[in-house]
Amino acid sequence: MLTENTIDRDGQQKLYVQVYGSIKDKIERCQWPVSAQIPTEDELCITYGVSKATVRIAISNLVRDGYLRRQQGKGTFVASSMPHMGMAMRTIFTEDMFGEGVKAKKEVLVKGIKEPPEDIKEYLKAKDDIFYVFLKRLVDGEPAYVEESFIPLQVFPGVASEDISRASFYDLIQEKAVRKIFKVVQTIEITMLRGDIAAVLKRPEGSPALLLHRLLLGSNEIPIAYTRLTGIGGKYKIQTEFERVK
Amino acid sequence: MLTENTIDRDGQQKLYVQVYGSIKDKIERCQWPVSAQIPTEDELCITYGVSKATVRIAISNLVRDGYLRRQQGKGTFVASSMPHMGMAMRTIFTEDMFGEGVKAKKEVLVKGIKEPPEDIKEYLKAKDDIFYVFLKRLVDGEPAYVEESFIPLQVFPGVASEDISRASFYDLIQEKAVRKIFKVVQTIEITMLRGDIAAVLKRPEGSPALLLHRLLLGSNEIPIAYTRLTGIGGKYKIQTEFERVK
DNA sequence: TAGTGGTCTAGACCACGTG
DNA sequence: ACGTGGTCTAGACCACTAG
Repeated sequence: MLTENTIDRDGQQKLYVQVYGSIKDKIERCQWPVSAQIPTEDELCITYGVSKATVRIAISNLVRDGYLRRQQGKGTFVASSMPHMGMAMRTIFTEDMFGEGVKAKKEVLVKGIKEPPEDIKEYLKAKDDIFYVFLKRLVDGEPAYVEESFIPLQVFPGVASEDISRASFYDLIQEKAVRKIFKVVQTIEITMLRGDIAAVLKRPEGSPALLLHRLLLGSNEIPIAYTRLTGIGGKYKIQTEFERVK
Repeated sequence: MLTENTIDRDGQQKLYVQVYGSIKDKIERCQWPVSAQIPTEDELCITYGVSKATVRIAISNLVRDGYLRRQQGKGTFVASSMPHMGMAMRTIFTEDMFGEGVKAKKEVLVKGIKEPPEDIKEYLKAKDDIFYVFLKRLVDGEPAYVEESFIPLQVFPGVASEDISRASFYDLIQEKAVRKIFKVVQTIEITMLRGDIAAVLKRPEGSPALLLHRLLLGSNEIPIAYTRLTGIGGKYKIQTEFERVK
């Protein structure tokens, strides 16, 4: 299909799908190079002979799929990187035990202001006080994993008076913190159990464990909080569901 | 805030945000119970005194956030389960090596029709032939992980003639298979290396490894393909990025 | 101040699911 | 045939960004 600005009105294809395809085509052929500004919405209306609402649906879908980036008052731009394995999906990351342990319980072990390790200080780019929570999660009475969270008081002044063992840290932040979460970067790897954590989990030091880092970021990539989760091998599993959103 | 159907037109709050909040409120107070049909879009227009476009933005956002479910020709319904850690985000799951190995290369070891293990047969619910691919990925010449994929010929008849080593399996399916991917369920855990895989990865049998299962589903939860990825501990990391989509 | 994307209206007609 | 959500129009005005 050639890149034409013609819209087939008698055809079966929806108008906004045709506009979507035409714009996507131009991007993929680099007719509109990366980070270039594309024509304004009003111009596109004239080009394709459709109304603004139609153009906006097409553009919204292109933004959702990672092809474009919108900036109010400035314009619409070709997004920097093509979404490789990227998908606009509703994501559910659950931390679930093997075998669906029912009597799961969180138990806070340490809580308060603490000077964090250097690497975490780096991640959080925070100069002021950082709140620290260290908790373990029990399943059927057996320790299953430990969770360490670091959150600058600046972004969540009231954190000290929250019941952390009940809600998930994510929900708590989303509901009560100053900043909202816009991005999550999560890394999973295998490590050897650190001595102090091994003791809490009642496992020999150095036995293999699942280590999950999670950095929560606000708009403009500003760090909000950091969570580190260590689960013992064999018993612990992380399940993530991605569901396409319309 | 009480559940009222009043919209503040002089206020700062956008109309569709107010409508969003009011509906969300009704759902959370179980005034509209789970799986109940909510008023039609036209009715909501009258209730709130706004236009259809405004109501549709509010409802679209509620669908995106997992509160509602739309069915053309039937109506709009309260979604069955509240999204706990669910977010409508653009998701990028990358399989990245520790240290960003540049000279990464995929190498296909086995390829063809194969009778799959019972558990995978179960997942795929497929009665006919299943295509099997077994490949290893090298980073800087060293084996880093192996990947086993199972895909029924029914959903991807042309799979045998594709260059699997180049593209990702996900992209290939999305582009050329009969069915499109609508949902991904992914599980990560620690296991001991199986003998045959240990040999390929040049590691002792039984050493700890990262095991990632990934089930790709189409619309109506129909299984499309199954991928299993085994990476060695210490060297291998899985990074996932979640970015909120507007 | 000019130009952009963002919101909103008051309609119209279409496509789909059910009786 | 009817009611539902889905698409589409041709405007208007607002909010943000930049010169």
